[in-house]
This record gives sequence, C-alpha cells and structure tokens, in this order.
Amino acid sequence: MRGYDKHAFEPFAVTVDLAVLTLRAGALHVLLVERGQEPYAGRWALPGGFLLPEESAETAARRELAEETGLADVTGLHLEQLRTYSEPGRDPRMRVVSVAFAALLPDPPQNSVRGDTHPAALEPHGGGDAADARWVPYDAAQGLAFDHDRILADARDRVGAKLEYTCLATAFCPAEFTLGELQQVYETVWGTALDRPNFRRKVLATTGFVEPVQGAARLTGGRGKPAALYRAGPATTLHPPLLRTPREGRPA
Amino acid sequence: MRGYDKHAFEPFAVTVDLAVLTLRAGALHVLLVERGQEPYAGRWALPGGFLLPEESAETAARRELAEETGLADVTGLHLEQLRTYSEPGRDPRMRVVSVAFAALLPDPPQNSVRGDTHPAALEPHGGGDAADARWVPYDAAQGLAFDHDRILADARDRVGAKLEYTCLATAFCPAEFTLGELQQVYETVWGTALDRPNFRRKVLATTGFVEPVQGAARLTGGRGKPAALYRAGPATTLHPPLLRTPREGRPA
DNA sequence: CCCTTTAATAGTCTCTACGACTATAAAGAG
DNA sequence: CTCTTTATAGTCGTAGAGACTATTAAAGGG
Repeated sequence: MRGYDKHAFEPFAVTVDLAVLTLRAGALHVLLVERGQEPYAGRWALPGGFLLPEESAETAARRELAEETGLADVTGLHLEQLRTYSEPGRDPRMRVVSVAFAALLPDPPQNSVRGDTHPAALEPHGGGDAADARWVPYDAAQGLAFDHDRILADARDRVGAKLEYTCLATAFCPAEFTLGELQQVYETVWGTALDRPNFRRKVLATTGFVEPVQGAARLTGGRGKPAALYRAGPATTLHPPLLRTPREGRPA
Repeated sequence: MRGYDKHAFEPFAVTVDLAVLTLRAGALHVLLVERGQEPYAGRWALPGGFLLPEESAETAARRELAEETGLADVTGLHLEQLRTYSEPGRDPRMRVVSVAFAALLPDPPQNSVRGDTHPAALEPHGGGDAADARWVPYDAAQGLAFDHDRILADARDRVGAKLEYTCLATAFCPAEFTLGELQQVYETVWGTALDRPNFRRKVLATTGFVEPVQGAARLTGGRGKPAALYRAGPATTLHPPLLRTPREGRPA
C-alpha cells in the first residue's frame, strides 16, 4: 500500500477458487471441474476464474458460482471468503494469487449442473479448459490440481467450525426443512452422530435459529411420524454455541 | 484458475496490510504510519507494502512487520490472515488487491518502534512515503487512509471472537505473565469486566492453556499479594470455550 | 509498628445446560 | 392388527458458570 507510485511493483494474476459444498444422499459433496488442458490436464479442480477488471473477488466468486452451477439465484446462497493463497509456485506457469471462497447450497436438482447432463455442452468461460463439471463426494475429492486439496480441506474445516457458533447449517437446507435434516447437516459435516432429542432441545432453545412454519407444518414422505417444518430464523450466531464435543455421539 | 493461458487477464497490484495490535496501559493499541504523499498524504494508515516477486503474502507480512516494528524476532509473533480486500476503487490510483493480516504482540519497549524515537530516521522502504510510525489507541484510530478503518475493525472483531475459543490471548502477553495480565487481555479487547476468581478457575481448568512457571514463580512490583507466573501451554484451542456472554461483568 | 489498602487466591452456593436415557405419538409395511 | 420407523416429550444426574464471601500476602501511610 505504500510507495507504489515511485517504485516498480510486480503485477500478479488474481483468481478466485470456489469450494462449492452441498449435502447429497447423506454425504458432503463438492463441485469439481475437470481440467481440459495443461497443466493438470484431466485432473479435477475447484471451479474458479480470473477477476474481471471492475469486480471484487466476492463479485467474481458469485459470477463463477452462477456459471458453474447453472443456478439462477445465487444471490441468496451463502458465500464466504476463506483465505488467500499466494505461495510462489502454486501455479507452475505464472504467479497467481487466489482468493478462496466456500459456497454452501442445498442439494440441488440433479440437472442443475450442466456437466451432469451435457458434459460437452458446458459453456466454456474463462478459456474453456473445463471438460466436465460434477458433484463429487468429499472423501473422493483427492489429488486435485494445484493446491486445491488444501483449499478444499480448509473449506471443510472452516465450515465445520462455523457450524458450532453460527447458524450456517441452514445454508445447506432448503427454505423449509425438518429438524432431522438440520441434524443431518451437523452429523455429515462433523462426521459424528448426535442425540436427536438433545439436538432438538438445543436448537429450539436457541432463539432465532429456526422458527416453525405455520399452516401445512408437517412433512410426510418417508416412514415414521411426519416431522414439523422449520425455516431459518433471524439469528446469525448461536448463543450459546452448539459445541462439537470430542466424546459426543452414539453408535447409530 | 482456468483458461488464463488462452485469454488475457488483468494484472493486479497485490499488497499486504497489517493490523499490528498490542496492549499498552490497559488499552488496545494499533501501529499506524503517517502517509507522506498523495493520496491521503498526512493521513494515518495501516503499515503494509507490496508483495515481492518471490514471496507469499505471509512472508511479505512478516517482512513488513519486522521493518515497521523494528523487532528482531518476528518469528514467534502471532500473525493471522484476516481476509482479502479487492473492491475496485479502494485505491484511487489503480487496482490494488490487499491481503490483510492481524499481528499480535506483547507491549513492546518504548523504543522498539523507530518512529517513537526518530520519526525522521524511519528507514524508507517500499518508496518511503511513511513520515512517521506510532502506536495509537484503537479508539483514536479513526479516519484512516483507504479502507483501513474497515480492516482495523475487522481485525478487532476477529481477535475478539478468537479469544473465546482459542489460546490467542497469550499472544498479547510476554513469555511469562500473571493471570491478572491474561485477564486484562480479555477485558481490554472485549471491553467488559470479568470476575477474577471465576476467570482464574476457568483458565486453570482448561488443560494446556497456561502452565505454572516453577522456581521464581512470583512477581511483585505493585501493591498487593504477588501473583504467580504462568507461561503459554501447548493447547491452541479452548475446550470448552471461554464465552463472552453479553451480560457478563461486574461494575469495577 | 500497626493499620489500611490492594491484589491474589481459595472456597461456597445456585442455577443452567447438556449428555444419557426412557416414554409416547404418528405414520407406513406386511 | 402388529411391527417398524421416525418424531417428539420428558426425566435425571452432573459439569460448568455466575455471583458472592473469605483468606492471604504484599505495599503504603500514619
């Protein structure tokens, strides 16, 4: 920030990388694109792209998110800046500084990602080096291009930590959800089982976390007693937090 | 991250900005530099500078920190990446993307910052547009250059939040400290008073937070009963957290 | 030297929150 | 209907935190 009108400075390429996370079939999934060209041709990578001259990293991230997921309304999705990765050599060709984001969204319809239906019809953007786009289970997302393994792991760590003291979990849920679905978010991201009555008590005792949906407040569909529906409340932080205790959980 | 070998991309200037925080005389202080030239000439700003071609943002931040504070050992200091600020127009002259850091250090000796003793002898670096460097009480650090007010506020928020669930507070303390000093860290950053016996019980009950210093374990100096000395323990996170409850505190 | 002041440390009491657990209700499958 | 499955209600015991009192060990003032 100082002296750059008197001295030369190094120009950098600035990109955004997105760890787009969702829950599908009880497992954490991440949206990956397959690289079509070198370096790392054929390898999977996090979606992302360059900042345009007149947009912020947040704006670029939301634009890329819309392009990659094909979702119309990315305005309501939770987008969170993780950190910036700037190690020299993280891109073998040039100096690239990348601002990483985590995006959380409810399990989208199967065809909402273009790559799921027409891999070849993926609209090429930012150069068209993406051959495919696909939701991949988190545990299967290994060996990604560049330092994306690290970014993805950091994203999961951050999300897991923020579940404890923020209302972030509702970002994985649709507009109306059951407490069982909300509990599955915690169990899936943390990888631990939670006691259902205690989870219920805790969530309902936290003012502003969720609020009941009046009217057709019951959802059937599966077996068992229908669950009441809730929507996200006005709170953003949890007081007191919903702590992930190392010893918690019961064996299914 | 995609396609930049086929398409033009915008080059950006990348800088680091540092919110260097310490506690002095019972108040949170931040290290500011006075800008010597336009824009914002004469205004105070956070220290910072450009990334060199072969260094990461973390390396650049630590280098700037050493240069600005004049401290010999910046290796042990707590340096934490906050977030990256990339809004177009945040620098009136050009497009600058800045990676912001928070640095925490114990109250340094009065002469450790060059600007405190020889303002004119401040070694110019990155262009020499810093006319002075000074520790400023947090509440007096208003109207900073660029978007540094926002960065500084974000730094304080982050530090305050991390005091709850990490051992970050010891980063403000010298190698050996009393529990009273540790409590002052919390009280100063949070702006609330804490009950001393309860604070003591909580800290000592958290394994790995602090460990007693054997031998000359007592520090006198002021009035009252001498306090036992402690050093930072091996833990990095607090289980359970030391929560900042809205209602906590007693009126002095 | 005694007494006050100051600060550190020890301990008590109470209430809340949470983990563990049991019981009941409401649906579908057979 | 009966069994299974899932949601919901409630109970019990304990750990931890807030509020508070008491004791100890120093400095300072007369």
